[in-house]
Amino acid sequence: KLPVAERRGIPHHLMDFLSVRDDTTVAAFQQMARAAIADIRSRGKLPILVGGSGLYNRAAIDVLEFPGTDPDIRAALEQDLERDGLAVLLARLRAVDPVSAERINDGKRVVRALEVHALTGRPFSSFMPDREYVSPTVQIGLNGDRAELHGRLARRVHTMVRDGLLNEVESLVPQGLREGRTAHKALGYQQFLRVLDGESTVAQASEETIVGTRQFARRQLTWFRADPRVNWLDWAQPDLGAAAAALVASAVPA
RNA sequence: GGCAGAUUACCCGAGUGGCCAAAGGGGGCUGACUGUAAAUCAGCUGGCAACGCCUUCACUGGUUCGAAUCCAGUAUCUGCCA
Repeated sequence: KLPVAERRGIPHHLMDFLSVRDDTTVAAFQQMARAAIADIRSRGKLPILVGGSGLYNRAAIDVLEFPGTDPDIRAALEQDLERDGLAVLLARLRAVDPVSAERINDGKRVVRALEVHALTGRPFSSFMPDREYVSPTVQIGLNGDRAELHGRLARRVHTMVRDGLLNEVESLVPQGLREGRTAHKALGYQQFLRVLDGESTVAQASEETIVGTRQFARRQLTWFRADPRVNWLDWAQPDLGAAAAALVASAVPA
């Protein structure tokens, strides 16, 4: 997170409004993000989304409809998965939704697809619309030399550790960090929680966080590279700010 | 100085005569992704003009139809004795 002091008075939305105990879902984020965007627009301002979560990003700006969820159905399916294995669940899915069964090879996704079918009576695949903007959006992706990226990520983690990541994690435990379903799996939290448990060391957790961050960065690249709407800029180019501003200006009516 | 052991692909680590370009893991690369997404999952990973060919298992030489695997010497590392 950008420190408040460096935000130059620009309001940042949807930050520091959840506790580590709370779970988040894309569907909830979608509502909150769109509400924030509408609010900013209503004041005649330009909303800027910053972040690297592909699905969350699309949920905010694309036509994405999330069929509901049911904790009981899901819990039952998760039990089935554990007991019967992926192949059996995939076979069950194939019977009701061959399209999804063909695409999915992942335990969590079969569970979700079966859940949606049980809940709505419709195949999960029928909820997949074409990609479409909710409103005109300029997407800008930053990329650069891979070796330098790796160096930067390592330095970033070392800085976080130096600035007290372990203490932060420790202070969040009493606030329910271990109870939530989402926050405790975040990069850094996940690894440093194990230090508190005596199962890891600061050095080891740092290294694992660096590796995890590197792998995450690669997945971000994979996600956004698949979206032809993304305009890629090299972070090293000298006129970076101007180039980004030009992209925005070309799409925003004067 | 003496004795014992180790040396495998980017890293760790199996493999002790043919089924070995060499298990497995890590890392890396590529991809997937619609209510856990900083999550979850899949494929590839010696080289190449690639259903085959070439170069690898510290180095040199030897045994054998055939060696990462056996023998000898050399180098480096480790343990015990001094």
